Amino acid sequence: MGLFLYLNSILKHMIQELKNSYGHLFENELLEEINQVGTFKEIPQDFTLIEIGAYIKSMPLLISGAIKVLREDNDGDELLLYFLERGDTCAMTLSCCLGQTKSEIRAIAELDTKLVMIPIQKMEEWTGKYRTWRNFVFESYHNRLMEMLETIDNIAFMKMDERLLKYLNDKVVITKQHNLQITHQEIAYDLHTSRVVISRLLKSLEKLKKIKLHRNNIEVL
Amino acid sequence: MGLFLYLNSILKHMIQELKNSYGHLFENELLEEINQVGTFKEIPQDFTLIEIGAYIKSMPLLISGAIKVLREDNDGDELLLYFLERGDTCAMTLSCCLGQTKSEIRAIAELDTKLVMIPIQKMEEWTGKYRTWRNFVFESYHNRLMEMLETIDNIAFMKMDERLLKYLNDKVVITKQHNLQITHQEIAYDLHTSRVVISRLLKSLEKLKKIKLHRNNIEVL
DNA sequence: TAGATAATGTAACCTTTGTTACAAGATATC
DNA sequence: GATATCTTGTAACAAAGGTTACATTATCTA
Repeated sequence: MGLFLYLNSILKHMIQELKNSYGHLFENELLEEINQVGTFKEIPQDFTLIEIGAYIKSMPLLISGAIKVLREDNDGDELLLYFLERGDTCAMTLSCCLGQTKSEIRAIAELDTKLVMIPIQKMEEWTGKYRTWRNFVFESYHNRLMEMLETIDNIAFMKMDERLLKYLNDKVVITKQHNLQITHQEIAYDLHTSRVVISRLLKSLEKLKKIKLHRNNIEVL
Repeated sequence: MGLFLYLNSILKHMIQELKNSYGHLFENELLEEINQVGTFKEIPQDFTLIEIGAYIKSMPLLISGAIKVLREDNDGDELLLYFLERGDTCAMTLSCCLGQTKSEIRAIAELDTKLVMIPIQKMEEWTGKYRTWRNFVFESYHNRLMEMLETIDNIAFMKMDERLLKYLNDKVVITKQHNLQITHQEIAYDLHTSRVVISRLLKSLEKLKKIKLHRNNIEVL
């Protein structure tokens, strides 16, 4: 297959992916514009998309996969905020774009992920031009505020054992797998606690028949 | 003074207040529209503006005073999220308006407060019509996301004594007073802990010469 | 296959936070 | 002024979570 045909097939592919994920939200004209200016990217698992303090010049539209969004304090301690999935965009990124400020969060691919990057100038233009885009942006902000509220509920009102169980269940939903490939230390980072605490609580969850523990692997029952 | 002149003076008053608080953001045409459709309200301290679960039909633009925004869990336990001040609007309210959903938060006047209520239909119209309004709405979302991040930092990364001191300092800024009229129990509600814990920590802050304790009154040094 | 490395299990102990109980002072109300 | 209510102080104890230390097991690598 020649280069032209190959590139052509990628582009056809991209507009099809866009229509699958965003066709119900945007009119063809806007999808076409996204297709023109957007850059299609495939991100491997565990790749860092956005680092804290980085300046943001484009915003992602998720096609498939999942991204986890983390907060970090001055001592380098982490806390998982929420996951993004297909049809989501990163409201923090939007926020940073508009304010011309540095990123307050870190974004890491939780799974192999496909997305389209949109230059921020377009995003300004489209909020004036397309009502559907405006609604999408507002809805993204809304969803993110709700996720942040949920995160606050978790850390303010729930004990660590409940948070842990919720974390495992969320992982099952995101990865669509009941067998989670994860170490106790990784969980401890996400929940901002120590490995020993997680091991202790996992053991007690196992005794309650909620999970089964294996090396590098937790089976959620 | 006749009724006409009296009402006239209120209206003149409102457009002046609007210009003072929002003149640097909005063009005269928009200020005039706000003046036409908005309702000026004076809210006494401690009045509940929005209850959890309530449907929202208008959004507030703060002219003066302050509003505290609270989250509550299923057991009725509270947690202070953040304060709103002059020039702010409630992004949660925006969010609820657009999504046609119930309020996820409670809003209570922290001080005597003046504000203008805008019907939500207008807010939709203006996002298409006025770029300045759109930017204001985006910036509100941005600010609220940042406040939520700060709240998450507080509860995830700080110990109760640090949170308490920060709380007192924030109160000083909001009320513009170093003498806070507040009981230990009220602080405990806002920080979602018990009165005994707050009394204990306040005592230790007093020993560190950071505050002075009186009945119904805390002096921040 | 020996040794290194990573992951997990667990005990012992400490700190922080939450709970219960009660005393005492301040203020309001009758 | 007597009594009730509100607010604060404090002790004693319990529970949750964090820390240190070390053993054990699995996996990787030379």
